[in-house]
Amino acid sequence: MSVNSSRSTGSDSRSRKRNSNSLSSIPSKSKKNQKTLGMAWGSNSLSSSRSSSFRSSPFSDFSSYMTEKNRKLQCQFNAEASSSSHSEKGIFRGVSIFVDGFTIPSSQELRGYMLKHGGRFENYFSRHRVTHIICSNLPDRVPYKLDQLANDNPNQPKLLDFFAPRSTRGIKDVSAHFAREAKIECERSTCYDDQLKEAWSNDGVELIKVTGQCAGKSDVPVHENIDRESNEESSFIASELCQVRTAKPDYLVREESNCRKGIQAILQKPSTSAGISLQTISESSTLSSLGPSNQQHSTLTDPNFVENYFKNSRLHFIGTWRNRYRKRFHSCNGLKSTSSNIDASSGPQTPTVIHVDMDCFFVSVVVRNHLELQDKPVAVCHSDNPRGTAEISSANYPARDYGVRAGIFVRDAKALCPHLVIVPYNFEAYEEVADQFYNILHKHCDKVQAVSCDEAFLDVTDSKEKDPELLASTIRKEIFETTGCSASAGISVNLLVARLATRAAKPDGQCYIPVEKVDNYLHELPVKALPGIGYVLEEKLKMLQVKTCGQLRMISKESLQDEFGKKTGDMLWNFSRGIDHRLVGVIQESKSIGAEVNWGVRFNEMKDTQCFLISLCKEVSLRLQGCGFQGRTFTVKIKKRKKDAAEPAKYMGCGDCENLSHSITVPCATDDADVIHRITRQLFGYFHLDVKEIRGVGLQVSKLENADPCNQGHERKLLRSWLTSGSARAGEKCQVSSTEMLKGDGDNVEDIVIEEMEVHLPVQSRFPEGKQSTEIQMVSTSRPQSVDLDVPTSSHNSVYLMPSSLSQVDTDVFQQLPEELRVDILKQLPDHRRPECSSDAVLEDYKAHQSEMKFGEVSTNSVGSSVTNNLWLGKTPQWVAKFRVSNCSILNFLAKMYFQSKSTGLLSSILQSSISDARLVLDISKEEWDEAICKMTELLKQFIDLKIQTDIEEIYLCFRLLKRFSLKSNFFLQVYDIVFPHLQVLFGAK
DNA sequence: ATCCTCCCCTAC
DNA sequence: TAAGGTAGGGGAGGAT
Ligand SMILES: Nc1ccn([C@H]2C[C@H](O)[C@@H](COP(=O)(O)OP(=O)(O)OP(=O)(O)O)O2)c(=O)n1
Ligand SMILES: [Mg+2]
Ligand SMILES: [Mg+2]
Repeated sequence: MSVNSSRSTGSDSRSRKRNSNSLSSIPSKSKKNQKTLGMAWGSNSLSSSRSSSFRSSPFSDFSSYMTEKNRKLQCQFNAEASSSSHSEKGIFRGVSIFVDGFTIPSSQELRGYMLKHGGRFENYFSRHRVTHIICSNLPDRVPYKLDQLANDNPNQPKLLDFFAPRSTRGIKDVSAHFAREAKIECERSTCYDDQLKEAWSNDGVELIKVTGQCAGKSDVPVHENIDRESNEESSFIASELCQVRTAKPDYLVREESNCRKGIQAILQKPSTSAGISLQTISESSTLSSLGPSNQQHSTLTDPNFVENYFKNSRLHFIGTWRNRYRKRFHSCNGLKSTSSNIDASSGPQTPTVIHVDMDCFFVSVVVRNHLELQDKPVAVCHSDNPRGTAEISSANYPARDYGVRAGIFVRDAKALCPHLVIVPYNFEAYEEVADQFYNILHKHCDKVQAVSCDEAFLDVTDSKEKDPELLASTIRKEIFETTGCSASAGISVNLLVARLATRAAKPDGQCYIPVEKVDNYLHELPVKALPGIGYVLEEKLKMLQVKTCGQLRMISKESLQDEFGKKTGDMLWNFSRGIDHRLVGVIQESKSIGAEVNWGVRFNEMKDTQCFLISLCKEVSLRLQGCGFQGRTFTVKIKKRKKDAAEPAKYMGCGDCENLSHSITVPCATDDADVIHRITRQLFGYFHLDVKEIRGVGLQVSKLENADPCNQGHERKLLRSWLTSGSARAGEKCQVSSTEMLKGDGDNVEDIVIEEMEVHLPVQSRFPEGKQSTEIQMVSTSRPQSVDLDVPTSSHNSVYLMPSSLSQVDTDVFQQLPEELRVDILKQLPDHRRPECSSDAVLEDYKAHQSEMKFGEVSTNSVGSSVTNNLWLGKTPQWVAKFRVSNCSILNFLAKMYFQSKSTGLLSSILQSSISDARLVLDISKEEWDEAICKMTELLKQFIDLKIQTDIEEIYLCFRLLKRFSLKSNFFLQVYDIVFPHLQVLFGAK
């Protein structure tokens, strides 16, 4: 292949600026073989100017390197320890800890404690130096069993033996274990919660609860021996507590003081009698009051589900990383973007882009402290259950040789590779490495485009360093030295090819694809390898007999655009040729902020959803506030179990779902959790779902505005200016389509025409329970061809157009009847029952036909109320359009009637006489005018008060109405000033 | 043409 | 047991 791909950072043959070390160059290794540590070090030391103490002599083998490294780390530790004040007693004197894997507090914090209180901290395990191992999980297949549990297998050495002098150990060749850094014999894997359980329930081991109360609660931890009687349950509780204790994910709180919540088990070497304070976790302690709960992971059982879930979600971690980066590297990026590289100053320079990506990021970060795992297949996962459905987050390259990939179930991974070692997540460490990674990138380049926590583009077109390959290897070396994790780099003329080059370079390599080789490189490349082509596009292309980029090039741009749409077609055409016009640039402002949960979501009743929705709204509100944004458009997304979907394959997963969404746009941006909750509740109602079917819920906010404090006063102005602005868009107008059900000339009962109009969704879904609506009859003296409703489709149900003689039919009942039955009913009704008939007469007539109509009983109240409360607008109408409309929309409706001068109803007469134009026209008195204003204001207040409880959208409609009126008069501006306090409550405006 | 809503797709 | 999120791009179809 014509691609220049150099696998080792040191193998670059170009002259080196910084260091012409005398070391012989390291031979490149084949992609399949993992580099050895010695080699990694050797290539590292090549150009390192910092690690001067080691530069002179590369280490012949791993152990001498480790010895030296440990010595150096200890020197650093001692230096720090002696420089830090010793005002505190050395309570950790004699204690030397090794932190294994993810812990709370983090290993760095524990290091701090040790430093401060006279203890020692070991970066690498040594049974000679380490007195305490601190870990969340005991490794699986530790070749030692705890004393009390050893009965079942007398041949297995006891855990105590692990620390005991070699002579007392009842196992041969134990030294082999320690030769491998005393790491676990990894026959299977290293992450077993139940092993931890066993360990904790055992009294040969002491547990330390690092309570770390913040400032307030004092108690110095108490030391006891663990209760011999303590059973598995209590230790299990402890383990649960460990999980739920911290409020935020630790990668979010690492900057907070070192007083922190969270407990941690410390596995103590029993022979050591350190002056260390321990607290027993026993049944008698408060912990047991929690009781054993075996279902901490569904929305039904855990009131803190959202919080706990996000704390443990890897996808949440990588999904939210971008916003944390925005904050941390706020000012680190140079000026805007890169259009500068096409300006005249530097001439028509070919752009150069470097793409850097950490190798198997999550695995590398955990494995760097377990070097003996380096060449073993390792994956990061929550669970090691060989039948489990936990997902693999990242797999190292040896594991990938077995087919283990990110995203597959752990059971499949174990089937592919039974020896796969599973290591737990360490989000804090990922965060830290990502920071170091970006610090290095920003140091070497001022045009950095962050892609993710382990990946970025650099525009090095104008870089001082003229050799991009050398720059890339310098950066990679520095990344490895700083983080202990390797990165790969791709170098080419644009983002697309640079990214492809990185893939070719992995692992731990770099690859330059010069512009003239792009064509050739892409020709055989499968289309799926192009970023932007995923599963669906790949399948669609497969149908067109396209598998490689070369084949994709055979299709004309026009055909691609026809098939996939304009932009997607362009993308396919360009990418298959290695063309990419995107520029390296800083991340733009966010356009939306949201949170969703599609795992463990189970509800039985409506009330089960309340707490969950509130948590979600709070979460979103906090994120908005955290970014300094407020939003106007709110979208609720629901995953609803598909009709015949089987149980999800994944434990607590969402399975096969329909995705539904609804949105509302409000006039005033908000970040207030309460307001968002009201909006969300309303949106939630739109779906009108059986909550048992819900498998996922999300809330997204868009139309973001800056939440500057100075905007608060502005808000009112905005609203007011919105109200007064002349460029009003008409309110949501609903063109009504009609479906003829019966034909006729309108005079004969036999020929009655009933038209069902505008039915996009079943009525049920339009009117979720509790939504306030009123039946409306819109009357006219001639038969309308269509009815315009100034009401959004979500605020009214089907419209029935009928002769006024039928106007008493209860539409809600009516529309549930089968069509033939409706026809029958209508045929049997007397014709032309005039609305000017008394309600009694109407009722009588109605009752007379009731049995034939086969309706349920209709009470006097029902019919009476229908006459008196509904807006009975016509005098002698012949045609009635009937439908239900949510209350506030009635105002809107009336407005229309008013402007069309078709209404003589009571409310509209108030409106009429209330409008100043009208006052002039009607020449009403000042008193009448004031009274009308009062009435109108009352009315609006009522609506608004009502809606504050339930219906945000309706308020918005009020505003649209107001706005439209305000075009005609200033009356509603006055009203606006009066009702503004209500709006403050509603929209959280200041 | 340009916007909006309700989706789907993609990447990490 | 297990933690299937997040945000941007874009298309279809309808309203303006
Ligand atoms: N489906 C996925 C994809 C990624 N990640 C996480 C774990 C990865 O370590 C990290 C970075 O993603 P990459 O695509 O860069 O994958 P790796 O860094 O693991 O491997 P590679 O060497 O291919 O970059 O994001 C994840 O949890 N789930
Ligand atoms: Mg990576
Ligand atoms: Mg990556």
